[in-house]
Amino acid sequence: MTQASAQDTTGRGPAEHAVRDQIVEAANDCFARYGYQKTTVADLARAIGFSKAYIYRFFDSKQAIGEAICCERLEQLIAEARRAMDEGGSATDRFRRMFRSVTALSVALFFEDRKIYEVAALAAAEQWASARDYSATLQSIIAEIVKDGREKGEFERKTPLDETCRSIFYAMKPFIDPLHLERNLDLLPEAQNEVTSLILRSLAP
Amino acid sequence: MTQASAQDTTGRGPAEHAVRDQIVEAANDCFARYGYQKTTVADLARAIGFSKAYIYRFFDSKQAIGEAICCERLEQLIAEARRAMDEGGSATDRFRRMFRSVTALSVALFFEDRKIYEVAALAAAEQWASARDYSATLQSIIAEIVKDGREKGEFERKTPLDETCRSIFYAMKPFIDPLHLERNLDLLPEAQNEVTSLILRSLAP
DNA sequence: ATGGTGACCAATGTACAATATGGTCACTGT
DNA sequence: ACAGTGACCATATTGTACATTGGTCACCAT
Repeated sequence: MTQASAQDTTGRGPAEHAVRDQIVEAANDCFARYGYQKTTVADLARAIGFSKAYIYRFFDSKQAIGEAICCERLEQLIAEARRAMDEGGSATDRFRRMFRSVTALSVALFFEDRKIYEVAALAAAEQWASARDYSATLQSIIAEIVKDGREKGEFERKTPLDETCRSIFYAMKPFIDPLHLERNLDLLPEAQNEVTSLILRSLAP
Repeated sequence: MTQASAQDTTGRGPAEHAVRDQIVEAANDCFARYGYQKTTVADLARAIGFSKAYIYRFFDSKQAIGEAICCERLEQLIAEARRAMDEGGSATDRFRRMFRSVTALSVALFFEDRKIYEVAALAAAEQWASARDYSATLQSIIAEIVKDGREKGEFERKTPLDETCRSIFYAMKPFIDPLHLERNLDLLPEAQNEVTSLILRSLAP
């Protein structure tokens, strides 16, 4: 009975394996330095001292490797956002913190690790699984906050929960989707604050 | 005393001139058939039977011609949206109609005249004057509706008018900005309706 | 089974010369 | 002053021969 997690998108072969980690590490380095397009699978192979073919024992494709490092970063980002959010008291406050930190962290990635940001943008543009997961996670975080706010009586309760969450997500999109965000950098931070307020007004009981 | 309209972005030379119109007409044809990039200024010249140099008596650049035809379409689109909107009664209704028709017309352009849509997308991506005008006009339409709704007591009056309008505009962006819209086609029409409702909830008194 | 590879293929990308394109200007005719 | 143009230039853009790249497979070693 092999334990195969459902929809193991990042590759084949054993999920826990030293070489797998080496590949991811090398990919992090190379992608950050030369960009996703310009690093070849052969580069990664050379970096870890194995043959190119061996890499394909662990990953389905180069994109799968991209997904892996993309996932990693996005999960980090979400973890940090969660931390920021958990310092808030009211649901309103938690929403503000969550939204602000997600964009702030994305912008930071954009300026400090642009090559990696580009991988995320690519993932968003081509709808990689990592990007969909990211969206899904964000939506579930929104759901958490909205539920919390509703229970506390801070937010209205008439609109169906899932509709509320989806529409909030869409309204946030210009500031959380990498593709859109990089076109809206000049609007920050005012525009984001204003949209935040709009969303919160829409949640008022 | 020559009457020079402030910031005549579409070109030099006389604004009213038969040849100017011919150029625009030819550009409409060629851009729609072959696309903006693939039609050359020489093509346009040939189409109207004049030399290439003469075209530059009327337009500053090829882009200026693109702007002209882009403006034309966007103005048509706005005119139609206004018509749809004016069939509405309440401010809420007017907003709904306005928003829905703007995206519907944009989507129609996308499917029926894709090459022209691409010009609009290019204008948006490169922030041409025509794109900025379009945004500005939309925002002023939003302002009209919000003012109307406030006077009628349909909408809240606490939030500063310009902030309200800007934030509504940002929330609408995924469905009105050509660049974003074409990535969100699969979400229509539900997502748009949900965002519409969110915006209207945010406007509730 | 697990660990590992070189040789191979179709497709994509690169380098660079040849060509086409956006844009200007001095010029002619009225 | 208005109507119109051919010749010209610097910068794209294209065509194309060539090299890389993503990905597979049969195969060897343990």
